[in-house]
Amino acid sequence: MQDSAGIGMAASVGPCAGIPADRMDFIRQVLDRVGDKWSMLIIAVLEGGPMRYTDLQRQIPGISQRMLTHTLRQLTQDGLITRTAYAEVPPRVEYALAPLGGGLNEIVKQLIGWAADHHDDIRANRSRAGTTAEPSSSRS
Amino acid sequence: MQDSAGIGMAASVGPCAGIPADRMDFIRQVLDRVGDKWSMLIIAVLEGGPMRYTDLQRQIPGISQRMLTHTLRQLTQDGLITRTAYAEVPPRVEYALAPLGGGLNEIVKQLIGWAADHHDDIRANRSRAGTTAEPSSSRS
DNA sequence: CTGCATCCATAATGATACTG
DNA sequence: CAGTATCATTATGGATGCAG
Repeated sequence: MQDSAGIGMAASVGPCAGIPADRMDFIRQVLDRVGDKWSMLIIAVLEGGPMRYTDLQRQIPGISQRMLTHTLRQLTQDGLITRTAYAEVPPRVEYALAPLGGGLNEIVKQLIGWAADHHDDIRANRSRAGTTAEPSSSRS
Repeated sequence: MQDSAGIGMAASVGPCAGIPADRMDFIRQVLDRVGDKWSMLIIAVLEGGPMRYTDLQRQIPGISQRMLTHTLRQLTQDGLITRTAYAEVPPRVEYALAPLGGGLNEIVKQLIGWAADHHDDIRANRSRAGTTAEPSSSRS
């Protein structure tokens, strides 16, 4: 169901509080896909070029074969990455960024850049852990 | 992990393949924080201005109180958003973007923009569900 | 080598009822 | 209104075995 007309309507949203329901709709859909721990990580790792299954497993410490396989299949189905299987012995399978995933990678790179700039701040803030802004009263 | 087949190319994982371990380190840390479904969504929703607890719950369909509370607390601890509690009756608590979260919001907005442009493509690709790229003749 | 299937343990999350 | 507490469901990780 193409909501291209709906996007046009939602595009003119002002600075009012809240996001139109239709916009919230596909935001949710996208975050459901790439909003997990592994998807963006795989996208980021694949920026360096095509990679084999075991290479990815080695590049991403902590990921289980279950999740690696699952996430790779999901990203492939979504057209974000390509899976190229060579009928050889031993089998060789290479995963690479698809054009669509390349576009997403641009966003991911910015996220990583932002992380590099502010992860210190985040860690510092997290140490305070409990600092609640108080408006006027002294007790909350 | 023996590269006995002697394919050769995969073994020499040099500079092109992947991300340095130290960089991978904080990428993981950041994605562990904002890489979940709800964090970025809350950041995006908060762009419109300060919001109360129930407003957020209303703006984000499908989120449970548990996750809303948990994510809000986490974002607050990380310094991405601010929590302002007014000692009134009835109680009123407003959440707003902190400067740090505002910077992240810029990334999130781009992600949303990307989503708006390509969510159709993703859905189309997902429908195919099984299209495996075939080795285009010349490789290796 | 590249996966997939399964059992099990542990988180993460959702749903509901309840409290200050 | 703004949360907390508890339970049920799901997601994920770990290990193992198996198949193409």
